[in-house]
Amino acid sequence: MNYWLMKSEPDTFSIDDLKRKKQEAWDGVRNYQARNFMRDGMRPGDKVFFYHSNCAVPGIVGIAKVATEAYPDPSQFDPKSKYFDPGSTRDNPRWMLVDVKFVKKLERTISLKELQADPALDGMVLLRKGSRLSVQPVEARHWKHIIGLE
DNA sequence: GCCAACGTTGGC
DNA sequence: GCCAACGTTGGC
Repeated sequence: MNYWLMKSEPDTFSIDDLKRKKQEAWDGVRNYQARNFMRDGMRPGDKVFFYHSNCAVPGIVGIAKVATEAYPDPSQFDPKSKYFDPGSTRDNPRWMLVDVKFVKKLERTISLKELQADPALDGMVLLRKGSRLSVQPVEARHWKHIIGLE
């Protein structure tokens, strides 16, 4: 089993939204590296940190799990969607996604600030300078350490 | 709202 | 293939 971290802007889709909907297709990822992690790395049952970005207190707010194998992101074919990609075809879809299932909301937000200050988390992709990846792997040792912080 | 870092596009 | 211009991400 692998561990992951997925970013979402709470104004767009928050941990509370996932809690209410229980499961959600993680659409709109338009970065090849992030796509590759979903397509090639994720398997149903993998665990995911749900991260709030671009907000007052960015940080890890919950836990989810991968619910499906990767499949084509429907929004790429929808001309009305802001994620529409005219360069992608149904025969050869460019963008893939997985469904993500709610597991729990953390008792508290484990803030980016707190993660940055923790020497045990040195090397985390999230903490690398300039890192903008919205879907990224988490090492097992980092996962276990962060779980212990809640 | 600012801006640094990064990714993509397209002319050459 | 290079690289300038542009668009996006996301912390602050």
